[in-house]
Amino acid sequence: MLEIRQLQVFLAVWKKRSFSKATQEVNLTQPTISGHIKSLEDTIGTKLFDRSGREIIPTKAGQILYPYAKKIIQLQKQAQKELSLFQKGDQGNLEIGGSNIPGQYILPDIIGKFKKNHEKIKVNLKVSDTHTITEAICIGDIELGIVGASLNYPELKFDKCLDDELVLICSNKSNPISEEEVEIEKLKRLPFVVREAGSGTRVSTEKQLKKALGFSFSSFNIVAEFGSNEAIKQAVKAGIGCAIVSKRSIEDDVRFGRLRIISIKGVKLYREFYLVYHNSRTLSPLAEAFKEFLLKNIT
Amino acid sequence: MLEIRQLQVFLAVWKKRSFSKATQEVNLTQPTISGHIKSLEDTIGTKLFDRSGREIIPTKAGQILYPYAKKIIQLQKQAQKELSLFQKGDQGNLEIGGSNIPGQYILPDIIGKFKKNHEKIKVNLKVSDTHTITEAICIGDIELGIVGASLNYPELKFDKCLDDELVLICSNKSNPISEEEVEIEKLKRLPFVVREAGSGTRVSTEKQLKKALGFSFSSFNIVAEFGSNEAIKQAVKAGIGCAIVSKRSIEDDVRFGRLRIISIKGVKLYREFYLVYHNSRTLSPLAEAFKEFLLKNIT
DNA sequence: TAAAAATACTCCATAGGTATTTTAT
DNA sequence: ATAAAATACCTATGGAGTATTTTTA
Repeated sequence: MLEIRQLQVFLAVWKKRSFSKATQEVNLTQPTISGHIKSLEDTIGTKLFDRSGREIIPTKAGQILYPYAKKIIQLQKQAQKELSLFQKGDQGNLEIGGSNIPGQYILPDIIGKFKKNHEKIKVNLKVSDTHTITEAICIGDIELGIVGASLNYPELKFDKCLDDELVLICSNKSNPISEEEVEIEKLKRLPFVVREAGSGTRVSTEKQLKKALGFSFSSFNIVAEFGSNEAIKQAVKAGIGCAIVSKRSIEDDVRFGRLRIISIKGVKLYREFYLVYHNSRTLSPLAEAFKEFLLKNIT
Repeated sequence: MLEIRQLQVFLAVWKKRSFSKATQEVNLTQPTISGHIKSLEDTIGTKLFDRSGREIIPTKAGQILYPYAKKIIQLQKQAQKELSLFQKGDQGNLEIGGSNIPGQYILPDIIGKFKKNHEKIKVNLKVSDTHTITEAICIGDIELGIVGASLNYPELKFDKCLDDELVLICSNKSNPISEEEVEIEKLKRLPFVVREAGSGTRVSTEKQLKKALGFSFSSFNIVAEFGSNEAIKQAVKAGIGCAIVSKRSIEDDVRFGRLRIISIKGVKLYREFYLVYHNSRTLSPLAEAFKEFLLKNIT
């Protein structure tokens, strides 16, 4: 077997055309150099250098070996370098995902900040529903995700990572509510735009409503069901009705006066988001770094 | 340092997705496999495989390492293979040389026979004067040579390898000699075509003549001096005169009746050829094989 | 419970060293 | 005579083994 160390010594001798000078290149003593060359020559079966006194000249066999040795050592170095960069987490691909709210309103911001400290990385953010993201982690397509529900996957870990307030919104122009605060009972009479049945957001919102109010959408006046949070926002802006949505998703719209938040008297609704990852697979250093960053910088 | 053995083990585990099955690939025991992977992981600083019970899954770091490992091992194998082929002497370049007579009339034949046993080799035959060939061996341009004189190079070895008979020739048609055999004294009166002064062949022929006859070209009737043996042959065929040349160089011409050999009464002239090579450099196995072959098959 | 990986340990080969001899200029 | 390579010999690291324990499906 041609050993890495021996090839390194071989290259050092090749470069210096001297056993004793090769010493400096590889930090070994001269007899050790002799030994390595000898054992290389033994495994190969021919002399690699002709040494008659001062003159060290590669033989034909040495000339054949040289390009291979060079390439092997170069690859070995490169592998170590790439691994160590990867290790430090400042290189590579960060493959993560988010369900709709986190994917659209939370992660983009955090990723932006994270990239300032990790300029050379490439980020791949998958945005889909909680179930799809969760599956992607199982398969190994992505390493981390933030999703809206903790599902029952034994091989995954769901860490609660932030609360999101759910708020009642209506259009700023034409809307069925004049006051800043409504009574719980009045909710039942308001026209509502909601997510489609079966969506994760719909399910968790209903759960929160039932917990906080004792009743849910089934008692509401539902005028439309839409397939995305953005669609709902557009509908509300158009005055079709009210909605209960993530506060994070309407911050800009409130600031610019396009939507209005109405308090529900005596009630605050929250929903939780979860950081998901595989519980037995090692996170790449980059993903690990992102996870730490996220937990520190999430608000 | 990434060791070759460790990379081999890494590839085996990668392929089999199992530590215990990797056993078959590399002929090591399972704990040894564990150990190698562990020490690889230690030098790199990350896990290369996630192992949770039965499932062995490469980590990101493992995926980074894989192509490098593959390439390194492949190169290492290839190097060994090429060296071993080279070693057997049935692959590679044979770089040899010959001075004019051996280069033109002796070596081509021997090379032809040698190639029958070594089909894959490439032969590079340099034909030039003795001095140039000798220099080429010193420099390392060629490994072996056959030349017409033993020069005083301390770093070279000149082994006498064959005798060549020098014969008197004349044209078969028009020629100044009618008999099959001439008296020594008659030589002085014959018209002679000779090699140019200073040529190795001229020098050694003169030496042989003086030794055998007591006199040399200076006593002859020289009608022309030509720069090559072939030119001399053409001149003789054209009836310009006689010549003394290597018997080997005119065998075909005699067989086909274009030239005639005349004996010189009571005298046989010989000249010697030498196998030259560097005395401290290792001959490539191919050159070594050729040298052996040549010494056995030369006649 | 069974199969696979990890651990503990023992042993030996060999990489590495120092001291010395040989070789060649 | 000197500088460099080879040799001899010692030490210790670590690679390879066996036996055993731990882990997980």
